Amino acid sequence: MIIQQREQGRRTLLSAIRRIGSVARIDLASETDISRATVTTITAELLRDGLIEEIPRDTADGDARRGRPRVDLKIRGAAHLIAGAKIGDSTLSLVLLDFEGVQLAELETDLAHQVWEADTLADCLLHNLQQLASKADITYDQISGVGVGIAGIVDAPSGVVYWSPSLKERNIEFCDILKKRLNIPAFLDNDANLVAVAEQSFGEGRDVSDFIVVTIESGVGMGIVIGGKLYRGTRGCGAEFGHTKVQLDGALCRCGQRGCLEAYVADYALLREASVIATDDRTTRTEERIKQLLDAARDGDETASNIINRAGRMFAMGLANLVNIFDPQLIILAGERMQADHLYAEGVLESIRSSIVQIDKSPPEIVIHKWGSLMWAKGAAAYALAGVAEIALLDMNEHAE
Amino acid sequence: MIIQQREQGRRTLLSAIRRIGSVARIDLASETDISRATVTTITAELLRDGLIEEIPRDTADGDARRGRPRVDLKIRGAAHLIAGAKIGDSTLSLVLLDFEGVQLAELETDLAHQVWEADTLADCLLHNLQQLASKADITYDQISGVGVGIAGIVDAPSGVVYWSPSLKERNIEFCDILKKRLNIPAFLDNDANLVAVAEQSFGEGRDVSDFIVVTIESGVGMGIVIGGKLYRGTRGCGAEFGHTKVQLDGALCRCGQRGCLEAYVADYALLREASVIATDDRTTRTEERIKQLLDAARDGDETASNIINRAGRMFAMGLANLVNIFDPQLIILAGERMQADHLYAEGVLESIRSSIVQIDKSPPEIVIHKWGSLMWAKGAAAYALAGVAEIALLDMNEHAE
DNA sequence: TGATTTTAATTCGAAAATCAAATTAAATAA
DNA sequence: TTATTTAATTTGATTTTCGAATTAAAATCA
Repeated sequence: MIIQQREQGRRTLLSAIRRIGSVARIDLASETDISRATVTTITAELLRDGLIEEIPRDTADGDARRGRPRVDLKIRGAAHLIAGAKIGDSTLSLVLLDFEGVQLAELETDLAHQVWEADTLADCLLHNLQQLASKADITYDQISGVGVGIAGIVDAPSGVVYWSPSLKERNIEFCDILKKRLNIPAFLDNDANLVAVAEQSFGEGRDVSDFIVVTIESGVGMGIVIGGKLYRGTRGCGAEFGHTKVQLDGALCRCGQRGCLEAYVADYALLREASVIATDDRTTRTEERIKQLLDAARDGDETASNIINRAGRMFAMGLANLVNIFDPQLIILAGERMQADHLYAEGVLESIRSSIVQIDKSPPEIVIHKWGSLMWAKGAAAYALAGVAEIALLDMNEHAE
Repeated sequence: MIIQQREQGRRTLLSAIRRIGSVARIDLASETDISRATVTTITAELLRDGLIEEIPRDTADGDARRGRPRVDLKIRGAAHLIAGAKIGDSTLSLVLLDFEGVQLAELETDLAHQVWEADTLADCLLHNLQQLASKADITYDQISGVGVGIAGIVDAPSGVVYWSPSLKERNIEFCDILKKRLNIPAFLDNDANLVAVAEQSFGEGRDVSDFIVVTIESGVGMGIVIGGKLYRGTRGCGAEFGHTKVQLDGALCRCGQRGCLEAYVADYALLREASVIATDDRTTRTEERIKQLLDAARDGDETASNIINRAGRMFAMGLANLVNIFDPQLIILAGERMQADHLYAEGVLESIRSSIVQIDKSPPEIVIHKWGSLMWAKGAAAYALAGVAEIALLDMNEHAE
């Protein structure tokens, strides 16, 4: 019942160590404004519980300073194993990280279905997590927690999936199902949010407190980080960038509404228009058709250029609106597919800059960050990692001696 | 140098008392999870410093409970006097509040200019604050702080006005100028942000942690509250709802860009279109012309209806985008002018609801909150009030005995 | 090589803050 | 008037943090 005040200090120090990477006690003290005495006390507890470890002095260092040498502390990777999963259209991506965030194993498999019963999907996930474990030479029950990213509308705090292209039913308490089936702590969120977590943990957002991540996959997703925290909206359906309207009574979107950004920039939107071009062969598969369209545009085909350009301008408009509303420090355009290249072209970025409210201060930075499909899974793992760290800290209150 | 931990408790209790209004110590304890012993200790300090006061038992109460009666605590209004000012196009609105938020006096005067030198404006403000003081039978130096709201792009933390329709120059450190000239703590912010503060303190946002306020004056403004805190963006130019784009290469806006929401819904935008109607008399003044346009639309004039309807649909589109991005609990459409009525019509609200991402959960509430011009000033005062309370709490650390 | 200097980390005693339990205060009910 | 009930305060113990003193571990100097 007693509120452990010590908890505060432990949290501050553990996250400072994670943020800095490897740091001596005396620097921790100045960094966190906690006295050296208390830093010693608290880090001793964290060491005892195995959450951090001392780094053996680097003998061959040239720093030749007088006095007692600093002893660096870092997160102890072996403290916990964390898995992350991204449930995609047709593939399942998995990674295994240690408590330090180091990747120990990865796994990518084709999925049997695109749309699943919740229970079956949980079974599939369990099976592949076990595969992942054996690939990393550990047993499944050594995994302390798993993060799962799924497309759709997810209320992370309650673990409810209101809708997902991967699930047959709506309004599923999918996180509960996962926890029961997987038998370990599970953390579920929208996949775009997890990209934001990935960028915050491993990517471009490491030292930025307010940023926005935009992802382009089959749809357009967004994650918002405000004050160093993921902002999820109150019902779990915020950050629906792809369904912001860029044209009154505009093009028809998959969601049934008109004028959504997605209805101008997504694959299916481009192909809908491409179908009027004579050379477009509607029997080839999506990716190939997109490639042909882009090639045609690059080769100067007017109609193709027109299609691509409009997509770019719509995208720029939507993004400029985000800037005008949020005024973030940084915008990360993240993606794994080359298809998004035309949206990340310099002309588009310039168009964004010219559409935001102008003041005598440099505009937000826009960076393009390309990565493979595993980044989604790594974001999921990073999300779980935070959850597991939280559990570990709370545990320390219980068995304090 | 010692970090006073007590400060945390004082802050928690003071804000709990402010939030609840009048509350017994035992309820404070359960509300804040601070023990009864500590509540007694801390409230004794707050009483000693005059920030709160005990409410004399209501003798004629029918609550006839056994036992020692509760003694309610409340904020002590007399602790501080706070002024708030809104610098408008042509008028200056001032209010004087006590520390409890009770209004003691108000003042509204015509301004000599629309566009000012910063120093002259500060002089004008000083003069009128002195008038306000005398109106309330107090001396100017009894005022503990003043909040000032100004239209334009303001970076509140630094006190810099990047641009304002009320100031001749750009990039003015206006808050510093105010502090020096007024000789009391001054707090400056964008006027739309202060409406958000007003709603949070006195209005519809009192018990809501995530909401958006949209205001329509001559331009379109917005304030964002996330997690109970005003979100200002990183450079101070976020929340520029009026300059979000609703049409690619659309109507020309005052800001020089095209397709801004403001260019469709502001007075000048409506009149630009109205000028093509035969009956429109361009020599009459703005307000009268707007009224005639709205009347014509109501009487079935097709062109007039068309103008008004488009404005409403654009407004709905912009607002739906806000919902899709933020997913707030509540949207407050705030305004003092009847002119905005057509934008707050049921048809427009319905259009918003149908343009947001649909899930099996009720959509965010939209409320319309009309108020007089003083609400702006009250918001400014509420902002200053928080600042003064903060100063008072920090002071307690200094002269602790 | 051994003493000195320098810097980091730890230990120790004091001060501060919080809490549970005991006590006191102030009312109603019997 | 006395017992009962509930709120608020006081008390003593515990926890937590800190500054200062001490110890530890290195480089430098004599």
